[in-house]
Amino acid sequence: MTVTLADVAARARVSPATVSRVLNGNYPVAASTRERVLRAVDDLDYVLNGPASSLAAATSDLVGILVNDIADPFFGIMAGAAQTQIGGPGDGSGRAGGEKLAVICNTGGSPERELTYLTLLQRQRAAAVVLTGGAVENPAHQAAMAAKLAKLADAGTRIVFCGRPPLPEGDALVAALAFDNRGGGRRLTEHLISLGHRRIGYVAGPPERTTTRHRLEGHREALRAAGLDAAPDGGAEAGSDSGAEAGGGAAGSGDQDRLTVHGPYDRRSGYEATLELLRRAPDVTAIVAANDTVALGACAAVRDQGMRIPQDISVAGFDDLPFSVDAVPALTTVRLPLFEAGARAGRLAMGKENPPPGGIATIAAELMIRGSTAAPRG
Amino acid sequence: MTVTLADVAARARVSPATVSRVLNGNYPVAASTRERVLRAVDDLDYVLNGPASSLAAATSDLVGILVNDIADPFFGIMAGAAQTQIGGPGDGSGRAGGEKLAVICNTGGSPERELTYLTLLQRQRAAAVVLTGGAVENPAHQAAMAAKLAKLADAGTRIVFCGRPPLPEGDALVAALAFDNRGGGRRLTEHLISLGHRRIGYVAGPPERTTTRHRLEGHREALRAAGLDAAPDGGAEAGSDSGAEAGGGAAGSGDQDRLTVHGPYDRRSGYEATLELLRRAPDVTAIVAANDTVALGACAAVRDQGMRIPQDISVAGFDDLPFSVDAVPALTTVRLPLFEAGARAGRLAMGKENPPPGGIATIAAELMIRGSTAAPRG
DNA sequence: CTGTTAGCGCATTCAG
DNA sequence: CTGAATGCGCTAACAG
Repeated sequence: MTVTLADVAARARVSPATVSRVLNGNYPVAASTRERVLRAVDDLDYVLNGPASSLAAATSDLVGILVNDIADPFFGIMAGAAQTQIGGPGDGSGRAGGEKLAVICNTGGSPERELTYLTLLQRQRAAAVVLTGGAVENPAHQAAMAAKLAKLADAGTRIVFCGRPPLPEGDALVAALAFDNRGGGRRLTEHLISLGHRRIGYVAGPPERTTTRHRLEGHREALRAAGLDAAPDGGAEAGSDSGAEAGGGAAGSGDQDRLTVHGPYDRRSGYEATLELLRRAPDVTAIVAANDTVALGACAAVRDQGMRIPQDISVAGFDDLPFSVDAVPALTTVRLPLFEAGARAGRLAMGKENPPPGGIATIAAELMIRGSTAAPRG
Repeated sequence: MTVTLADVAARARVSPATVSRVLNGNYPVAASTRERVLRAVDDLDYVLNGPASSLAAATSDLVGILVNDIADPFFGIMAGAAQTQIGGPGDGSGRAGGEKLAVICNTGGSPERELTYLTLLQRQRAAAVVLTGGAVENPAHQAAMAAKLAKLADAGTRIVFCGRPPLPEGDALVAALAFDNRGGGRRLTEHLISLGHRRIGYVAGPPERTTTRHRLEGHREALRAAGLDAAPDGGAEAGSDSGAEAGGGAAGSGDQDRLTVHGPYDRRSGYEATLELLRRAPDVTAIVAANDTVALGACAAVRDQGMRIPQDISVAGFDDLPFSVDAVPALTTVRLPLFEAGARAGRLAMGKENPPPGGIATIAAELMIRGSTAAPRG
């Protein structure tokens, strides 16, 4: 019923081995023979059997791209960019040549699912795996990840991190593209301070995430450098509506804890966390959000409280997603070159580009000053 | 070096077949035996060889989800939702049980890449394929797609459409979830007309796309019903900056053509097409955009021209993406239940849900009236 | 309920 | 440059 390589061989009057050779193109074959074989392939409408091929070759043409939340353009942009480098432009025939199958796996931010997908990819003998976005900083999970990745690398799977710092015990087997979240966070807060803000609220992402921690650390570095981390009062711990907890970051003084609310990286969380923040500290003049999506929620909350942006309160985001420039007022944020980073990760996964020296490259984050931040009143 | 099923069998003192049976769980096995096997699996840290398994079983656990643009939340939400139904929640062990590998393939809206991905999926003997979003209405491509899908279905791959109408010559082999784009478009324009608008511009998506055509048809239906499709002048054909062409829709009168500008489904296109529209017809009092992303660009253009929304011009979108409610003013749009549709498509792909009667279900679109539309001045 | 036996379709040694 | 033979690791009949 289904046409096999042998059928093609018969029709082209060559051996199966020869057909295999022209299809894989990594072996000398006479031009005339190749011609004949390709014609037979088209005539018969032959499609290679991937599993059989992978079984024999002990490797597949699958490349996995893990993301935390594919509904978030932050990940969509990186994943899409990576795919452009992996899937190949196609030859316009739809016949599928040597290109790999770049597939996106949505972990939903769950450590378990992350591990499960890695196992699934290991099972498929994936050629490479790209891990995007922040990692969960849980010792048990980190150990499990390290073990799993080691096994994958061992089986010949190339490992690339994109927008994620390398594992603490990370070996040189992986290439890592890390965003300068700390530097970006610092410069953003420095900008607010230079504008004259002294009480700055922070709507952070979920705890136990590298991205969350680094951005928050940058924020606090800036505060400390400006001498704004003193604790006028001994603010008590408190949780936001979304079940988050006050930041327990290394640098947090009591007051800073009070000015920090954690929550998921989504709009709703930004909204609720901001209300909580305004309740706790009605005198904040600026709010820094974990990312642009959260910032949008923060803006809505600020407005619903009857305050104007930036006249009454400045709001800033992070990432510079496409919609951020269209917010009203346009969002001050930190631009991350998501597309470029994703594309580079894709190339690294394909072995089309050499890993950075030391295996890790830091991607610069650029401050984008726009209308949502201004000097405080008075 | 790499541990195989036979190794597990030896350690568990059973036959390879038995191990296979407990792993696949679709065959009776004594509890004690299963226990022993599972322990051996864990002890040996065994991971099934996917290709070998797929080869022997003549089917894989891969499910492909095709999207036009994964950086667009419209697709991200559907794809993510589908994956929740396919990937399985995991058993918390990261061991990967019977779950499928749901993978997202980003076609970038290119017909060639769509076909290529389908071939790649066919090569992998995918268990199912979910095609999301609008289709390209090009006869040659449609024929190629029909042929390819027929072959896939023939090989046992389940085909599901999500947010895309079934192919003209579509057989009953596929289940289709189609959005009511036409009805949504009609109600949206009816809403504007009821507000008193008479000159309504339309920033359409790319031509040759079902989604584009259906939404535009709905728009024109509403105009016609209100007697607004007359052609006061014989507007000449004209293209937008983004290389788009004036709508050649079936119902387009000369004037309507002049009030319609096509372009890609992105923010920039919305911006430029709107400028073009305002140049062509400075007297429009409302602009309907192909989707929310385009609407955001339209809003920016309107503002950059010194006009206010909705006082000077009303703007409406389509899809009701998460950010739309946060636009200022909040965007009037048509809500599509993207998550629910994606999840249902995922279930259909898994065979966990029965196909709708006739194989095709229409998903209702709900008008969301918000601040960006109001009665025209005067 | 469990073991035995055959391939699944292809990539690769080796010869020629 | 090409053909013949071998086995990748697993599942699916069959028996028992």
